[in-house]
Amino acid sequence: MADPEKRVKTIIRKLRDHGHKITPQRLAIAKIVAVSNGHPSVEAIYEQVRKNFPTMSLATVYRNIVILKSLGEILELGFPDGSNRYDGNRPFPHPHVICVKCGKVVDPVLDSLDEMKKEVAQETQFAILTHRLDFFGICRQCQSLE
Amino acid sequence: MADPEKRVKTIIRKLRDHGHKITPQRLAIAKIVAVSNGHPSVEAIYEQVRKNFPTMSLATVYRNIVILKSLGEILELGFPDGSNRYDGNRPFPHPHVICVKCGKVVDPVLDSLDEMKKEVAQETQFAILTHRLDFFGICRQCQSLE
DNA sequence: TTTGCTGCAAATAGTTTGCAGAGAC
DNA sequence: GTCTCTGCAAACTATTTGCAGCAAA
Repeated sequence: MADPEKRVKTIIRKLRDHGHKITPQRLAIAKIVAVSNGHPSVEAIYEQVRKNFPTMSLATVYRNIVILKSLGEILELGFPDGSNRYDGNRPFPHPHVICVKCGKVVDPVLDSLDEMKKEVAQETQFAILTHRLDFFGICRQCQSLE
Repeated sequence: MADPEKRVKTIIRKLRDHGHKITPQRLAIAKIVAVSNGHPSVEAIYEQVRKNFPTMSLATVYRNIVILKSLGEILELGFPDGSNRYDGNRPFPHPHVICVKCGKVVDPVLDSLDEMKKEVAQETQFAILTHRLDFFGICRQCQSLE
């Protein structure tokens, strides 16, 4: 995992550079997504920030996520069931392994993906811009609970 | 692409076997997703069926999609922007290449995916159940229009 | 004849937006 | 002091559900 401290600084700088003010709420959100422990959902971010800002509104979380996405500082993982999870620690496309029991999200190392991208570009004649790769399964802990 | 005729028959049989009645509307929907030309959205299926059934309701499309999903006869491709596309021709996980300009969806051939699955299972200790792989880019036609 | 199916309209859930006051710079 | 941000509530959109009549088997 990238150093969360550095990630926060990078995000703050990017925000400033683009004329966004650094409000306490925004800073709190930035800090949470920079760690991105467990790839939190909007709801999870909201609950987390509310510990320090009880009046925080969900709308504020959404608005800041929109900004962070537009700056490329957060990766949105939308799932077909409507749930969204966020990764502000590694805000670039990378594979995920998701436990369908407990919702845990793990980042595997997969070098062969770049090669695959080239293959696909060659075969389909598309100019590939980005990608999304998720594996769904059951994590070690949940397996032993069965 | 699998033979759409066969796919329709398979779907009809599966529906019957599970006690679902074969209504004209249901049959029409089955036929459309069995071809799945271009991986249609709910809206696209709706528009298509309405040509022959002008009183058709969107709710009916949704209800039948739910059934087809539960029978494993249709693959749902949900995207973060909220759009859903369906593939009733190859209703099992397979990679997709999506044009971000025109929305076209192509199925590339990618043998190396199975190998990758094993690698991930080994590395993360997850029992992998399924996966999802999408490449986003610009198709040949849209490239030449720029 | 018996169920399940359809169309309609209302309900729902997640996300976005308008507005007025608060706050960063 | 200016201009963006926030909190609230209302609006929106895609999907789901309750209900009464209709139709497949």
